[in-house]
Order: sequence, then C-alpha cells, then structure tokens
Amino acid sequence: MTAKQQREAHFVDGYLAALLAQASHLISAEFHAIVRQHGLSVSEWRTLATLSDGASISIGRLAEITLNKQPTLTRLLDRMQTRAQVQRVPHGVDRRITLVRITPAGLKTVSQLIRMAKKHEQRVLEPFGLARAEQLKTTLRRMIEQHTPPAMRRSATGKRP
Amino acid sequence: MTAKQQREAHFVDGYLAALLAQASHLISAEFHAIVRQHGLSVSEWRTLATLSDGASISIGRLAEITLNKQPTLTRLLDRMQTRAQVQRVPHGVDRRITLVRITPAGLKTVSQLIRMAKKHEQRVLEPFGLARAEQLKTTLRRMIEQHTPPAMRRSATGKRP
DNA sequence: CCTCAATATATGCAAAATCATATATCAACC
DNA sequence: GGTTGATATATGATTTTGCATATATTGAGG
Repeated sequence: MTAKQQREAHFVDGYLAALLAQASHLISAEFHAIVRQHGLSVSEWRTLATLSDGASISIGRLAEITLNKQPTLTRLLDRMQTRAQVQRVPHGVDRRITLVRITPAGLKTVSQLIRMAKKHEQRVLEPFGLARAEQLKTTLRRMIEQHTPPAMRRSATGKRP
Repeated sequence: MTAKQQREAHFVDGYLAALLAQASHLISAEFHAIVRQHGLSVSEWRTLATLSDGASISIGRLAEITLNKQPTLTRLLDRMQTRAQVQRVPHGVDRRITLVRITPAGLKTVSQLIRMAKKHEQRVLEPFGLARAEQLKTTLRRMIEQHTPPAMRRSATGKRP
C-alpha cells in the first residue's frame, strides 16, 4: 500500500455519487425482486408507480421522472400499451404532446405493489428512527431540487387534456 | 383530486427508493457529461474509478461494485481491454477467478477524472455544510452495510495473485 | 399568412444489456 | 482419486437501449 493510500481511503469508498448509487441500487434491488415476480421490469414499475395517482402526464416528463431517455420510454410505452397497462391520450391543446395515463388493469397491478413498497420502505427505515429517516429524505429532496436543471422544471402535467 | 390524494402526497414524491434514485441520477448526470467528453461511458468510468487504487479485483466483485450484471461487465471489459485501459490477470491460486487491473493508460485517463470528480463533489456538498454532508454519507454507508447481502461480503480482492 | 426556430414524440439502425446456459475449476466427501 | 454440488467467467441468442435524425406541431416575427 502506498503512502497516499494510507493517508486516505480509496476514492470510491467515500465518493458521494458512489454512495448514492450503491444505496439506491441495494435498496431498490430488494424490492425489484418482487417487482419481477409480478411480471414487471424496473422501468415499468417506475412508470406505473408514477402514473398511479391517475393523472395524465406527458411522455417527456414521464421520461425524466422514471430516469429513462425519451426514445427508450416511447418503446417501453409501446410494450405496456400492448399489455393494456397504460394508454396514450392526445393533449387537447398542444398536439405535439402525447399524454399517458394508467389503465384500470395497470392500476390494479401497481396498487398491490405500492402497498408492498410502503411496507418495504418501513422496514428499511426502521433501524434509523423516524427523525433520522425524515432528515435523510429532506436532505435528498433539497439535493434533488438544487440539481434539477431549469429546463426540467416546466412540468407538463396535462391537467386539462 | 380525490380525498386520498388530499390527505397524502403522491406516492412517488416521498418514497425513499425514488428519492435515492432521483438524487443519484441527478448528481451523477452532471458529472457524467464530463465523463462522456473523455470518451468513457458511465460504466467504464465506474470501472476505472474502482480500479484506480491499483489493486486487482475479481470480475464478479467488480460487477457488484460497478452495479453491472456479470455478463455485461465481461463484455465491457473486453472492450476496455481492446483499448488497453484494463488487463485481465489470472488468479494465482484459484483458476476460476479472473482478476482485473488497471493499466498505466487507464490510470492516466481516470486520474484526471477523479480530480474533477472531487471538485464536483465539493460543489455539490457545499450548500449543506460539512456536518450535514458527513451525516448524509454516514447514513448512506450504514444503509449500504445493512443491505449488502451476505453472499456479496466475501470480497475477492486478489491481493496475492 | 408565411417563415423559422423551438419543442415533443417517433423511428432506423448500430451498439449494448441481459437471460439462459455452457465451460472450467474448486472443494468436500466417499 | 473419482463423484458431485458450488462457484466464476464466458458465450449464444434475443431484447433493449440510445444516438441521430425524421416528423409533426407550436409560437413569434416579419
């Protein structure tokens, strides 16, 4: 071991981006096993969870929330539409926009999963206590807000399609 | 808006896994733009950063750290080996294991990036202050530890190849 | 109106990821 | 030392991703 490595732990061990990615990956992986059992991919689960409140939302905005590139999501939606989990709905005012909404079938699938996700989250956060858990979420939310590019803030929720 | 949605914010807005994924994605995305400019994909950057301390490490372990599936990493390493950024090295004792180590060329590329990554991290954490930043990292580390499956703990560091 | 830059989604195609499984090796047991 | 189950990596076949770009629509100016 070199002198440098004695003074300082290995780069990746303390690097925030690496910690965030690892934590996100590990926490999600546990639940994603369940998601797969219900016949959904991770992106499909994120998509249905995002749409679970029943609101219509543009494809572009949906891509941002579900962390997909737009062409990827377009094709994902094609597949989900085939399985009747989501529907494309034209935007009433701006015809460039295609809105997406969940179908009853999709909602049925995702409702179960959301209940399980909440339980899983509780188990994950339990050892930290409520205060620390809230603090973590607050910090993450602040970080998200600070690093959301301005172009992304114009939300296309499509309340009036 | 239904009664339920009045009482309680939309599921994904408060869901820990979603917050972690969003934060991880946004923070990383900023730096990944720089990574791309240096001709590396995100997985390649993670791989080189992990190997940057010069130690040899098994392909399986490397896949865990870089959040890749094993077949994906095998093919990624093929490409990186072609570009002489990494080398495969046989394990001296267990011939099932193939160790990977960084080459001088790979190290040169990644060293620059690591310096920039550290500066980027500083900028990200600055608004939170040192105490809160450390607290965040501590919480993430605890979470990672608690959720690392036992099978993953047997580290194949390959100190004596 | 007409043009033109900006925006939103879709698509062709090449590259990459992934599942299932093959191959090779090890370790424990008889 | 031969058999068997476990472990580590590679590979074939297929699906998915994503870059670059096409298509469609809007909005602002002239």
